[in-house]
Amino acid sequence: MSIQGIFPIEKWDFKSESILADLPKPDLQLLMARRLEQIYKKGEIIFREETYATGTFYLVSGKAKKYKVDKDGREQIIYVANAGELLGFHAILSGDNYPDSAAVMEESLIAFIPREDFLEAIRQSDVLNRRLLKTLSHEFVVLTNNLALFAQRPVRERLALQLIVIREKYKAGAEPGMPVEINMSRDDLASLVGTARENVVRLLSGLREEGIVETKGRKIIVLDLKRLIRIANQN
Amino acid sequence: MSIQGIFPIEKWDFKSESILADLPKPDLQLLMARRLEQIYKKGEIIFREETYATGTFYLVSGKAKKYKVDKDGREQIIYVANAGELLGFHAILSGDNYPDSAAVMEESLIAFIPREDFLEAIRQSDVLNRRLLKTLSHEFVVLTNNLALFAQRPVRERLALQLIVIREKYKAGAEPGMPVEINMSRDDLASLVGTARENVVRLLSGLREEGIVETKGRKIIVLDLKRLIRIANQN
DNA sequence: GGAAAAAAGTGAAAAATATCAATTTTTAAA
DNA sequence: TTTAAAAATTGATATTTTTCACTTTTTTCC
Repeated sequence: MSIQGIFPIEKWDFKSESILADLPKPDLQLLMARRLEQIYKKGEIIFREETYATGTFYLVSGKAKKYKVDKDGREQIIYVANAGELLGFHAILSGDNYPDSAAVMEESLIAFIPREDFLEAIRQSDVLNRRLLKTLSHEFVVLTNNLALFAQRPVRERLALQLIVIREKYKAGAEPGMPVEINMSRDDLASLVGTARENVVRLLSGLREEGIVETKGRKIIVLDLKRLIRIANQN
Repeated sequence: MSIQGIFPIEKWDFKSESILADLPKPDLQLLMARRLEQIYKKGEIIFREETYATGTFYLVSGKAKKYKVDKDGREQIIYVANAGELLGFHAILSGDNYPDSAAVMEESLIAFIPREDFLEAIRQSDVLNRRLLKTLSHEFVVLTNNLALFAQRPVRERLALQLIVIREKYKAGAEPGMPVEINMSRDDLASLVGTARENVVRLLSGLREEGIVETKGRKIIVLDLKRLIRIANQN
């Protein structure tokens, strides 16, 4: 089941095309010359909120979450990044420290690009410049939508919406023809939706009883995307 | 009472320095050549969500709110813009339609800059380019903080925080030495905080009884900024 | 300055969400 | 495999927030 034409995914997810995809050779060369590739194990932290932004991270493969932890230790996931995405570059551009933390959700390969190389590449590359402007302005749109969502919509609606969005990210890794399995802990799902874990569990049970999703252990399979979209209030 | 050193306003408010301030003469000329200045009366709409982005709007004087209206007609204010700020340029950069609506909160003077002029100015001006990258990436930081705020913090905390932020915006227009009067309808305050109007009213009464704020009709004066900051959980 | 309209404020009740204290199931490690 | 640890689930209860119906106050505009 595809989402084309029945759900406005672009309103809710950052553009998945990488900022770096098909960058002119010399520009990419410059950017990648001194990169450092490393494997991160599930759960490992990539960078921590409030620390100095030493560089940006290119997610070659795997999945990572960007999140904030509040004073009470509650975690809020801002967004889940997939292979091909660039992490931690906002701080470099704005001159702030990292505004959020990032951690790997499954084993991932990540290339570190030093701050100076990134800044130099921007100076050199018009294409990269335009890409960044486009990416950032689109992110603004997505964040704006999410802000209104969190501020005003009930948890059930938010859960439905995030299931739709997150499912797209797990699609990438799935066998074609096989159902998409969302493999995310209830805790992560809860902090993505902005609620308590118990609440997510209960709402999922409800969706299961209605035949909208199926669960296999922690894995979630969406059986009826259209009804999920209706719950998300997106038609 | 100033906020310097006791509250991290930059985490919660878009940088107030204008994107256009001190732009090199030729760049500014290009941008402003075909501008159209108009006075908007209180409550007038500047642009509407989902419509084609014909240009960007420079707020010469006054105040405007950017907001979204959801399916149930509930309004969520994303942010309040002050004199000197540029509105509606994200859509032009991202290629989307306007992601939100904008309306004037008090009589304002606004210069309309056509889409093509804005795009041309970006092509020509490196300074404008850098400014936009910096502004957008900082906006990301602010939105991210707000997202976590809305998703996880109780209404009282959010109200305290928004009072602090919004007070800074009303400072600009206030007589030096005089207390800052926040002049915002309870409805707007509620949709800024993401709650029902009645809730705002009740919480304000509470703050009044504790001697933290004073109200004069609709106007709100902060008497004890430090305690407000403590409630906002920012120390 | 006074009447009408709009906005602000109050109280009670309903609904949504969070919290706490378990129990059961799943996963991972020896 | 077995078993210990971690994660998921459930139920009961407390807390927060919303909604509705209404009154009072403030603002607007003749």
